[in-house]
Amino acid sequence: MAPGAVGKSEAKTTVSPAAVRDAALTLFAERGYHGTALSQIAAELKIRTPSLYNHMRAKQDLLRDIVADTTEQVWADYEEAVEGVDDVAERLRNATRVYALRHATHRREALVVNRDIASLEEPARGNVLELRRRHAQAFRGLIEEAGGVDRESATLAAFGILEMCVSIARWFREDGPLTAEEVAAKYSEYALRIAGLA
Amino acid sequence: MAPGAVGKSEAKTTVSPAAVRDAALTLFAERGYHGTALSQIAAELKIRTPSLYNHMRAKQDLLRDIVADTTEQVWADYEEAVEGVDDVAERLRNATRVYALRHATHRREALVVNRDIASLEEPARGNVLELRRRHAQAFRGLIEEAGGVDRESATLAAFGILEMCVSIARWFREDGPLTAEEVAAKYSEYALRIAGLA
DNA sequence: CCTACCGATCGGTAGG
DNA sequence: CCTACCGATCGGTAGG
Repeated sequence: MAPGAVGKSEAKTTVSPAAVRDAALTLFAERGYHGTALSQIAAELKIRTPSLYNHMRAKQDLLRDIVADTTEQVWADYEEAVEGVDDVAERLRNATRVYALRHATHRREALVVNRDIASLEEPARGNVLELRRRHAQAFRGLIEEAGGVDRESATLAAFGILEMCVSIARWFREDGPLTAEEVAAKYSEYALRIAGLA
Repeated sequence: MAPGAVGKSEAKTTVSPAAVRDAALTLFAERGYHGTALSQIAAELKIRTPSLYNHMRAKQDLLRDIVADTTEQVWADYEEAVEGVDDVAERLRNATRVYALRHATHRREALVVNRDIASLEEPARGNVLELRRRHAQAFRGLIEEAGGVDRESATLAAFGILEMCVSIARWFREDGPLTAEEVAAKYSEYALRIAGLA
């Protein structure tokens, strides 16, 4: 490499794997996985489509990483939220609060997870569904244990609470009248009411 | 037409516009609009792709009809549910009940409306969003009028209630432990709790 | 209802 | 990071 021979080799690395993933996240959230072309992701980053392959392996991998990471973080949030909390109503409040909070602070991720799971190939899809099932079961367990509603209703209440939180990703705005924390506090209060504890 | 000359002309009309729409509805609900190819709809009906055009004009028209009709029916449900009901809590209960009920009895339509609205072209998209906004505003109005929560929370509660109902389309099973009517009754009870009326 | 076919675009590769 | 290019598939049309 002769010094100063080619100026081109110096102005590089404007794009990174993280930047590709972020652009994909924005577009998948807006138009869905199948509604987004790699050419659109490339255009967002101001490069040509084939150049994307310096930062990723396949379009499907982008979806898999987004969905798998998000689902794992949701479960980690849950475990941390209930850890060491004795009162079961308080565990339910905390678990709902962090779930609601994540849907306000990570709107794009939530939209993709809830919209494009069908576009995810196996085995990733199975793994994600299993982890989601575990999360929903944990909620149902909390509601049952709290004893505010009968056993049949606990499943119904769990779904209602979880999906109500998911919906936050659809309407929450950072510049809106309420902060993410305020919305999360309200919704965890709604959760207690649905579970017959308030 | 000589009698008995060609047997072919008798065994026709197995496929109709309604059949095409129904097949599209099932596949759009499963894989999304962009995730569904016309060739898959044709295969479902056991015909070739070009034959679809005897029963429709374009793929986009299938989506528009499904989404527009469903949204109009949701609004009609709402108007009928509150008509002539004096007590505002009872209006909220009825409005929630019919909304929840529709999401249990018309799962495919609900999934498509809530997932593929971004794939809908103008002006249909704008019309649908306007009607949905009117429906959400009406709910917020009921909650405000009922006076169980402060004005700020009414918007939050309205979103929570509506999206909780929408979620029914994602988990309800006809052969499950509860009927559509039972689920709708439960969820309209949750709505009153969220609105601070129970 | 079909076969034959259209231009456009898709995700991805070769080879620098 | 690019140009050039690949086979496959898309929605849709022509013409019976």
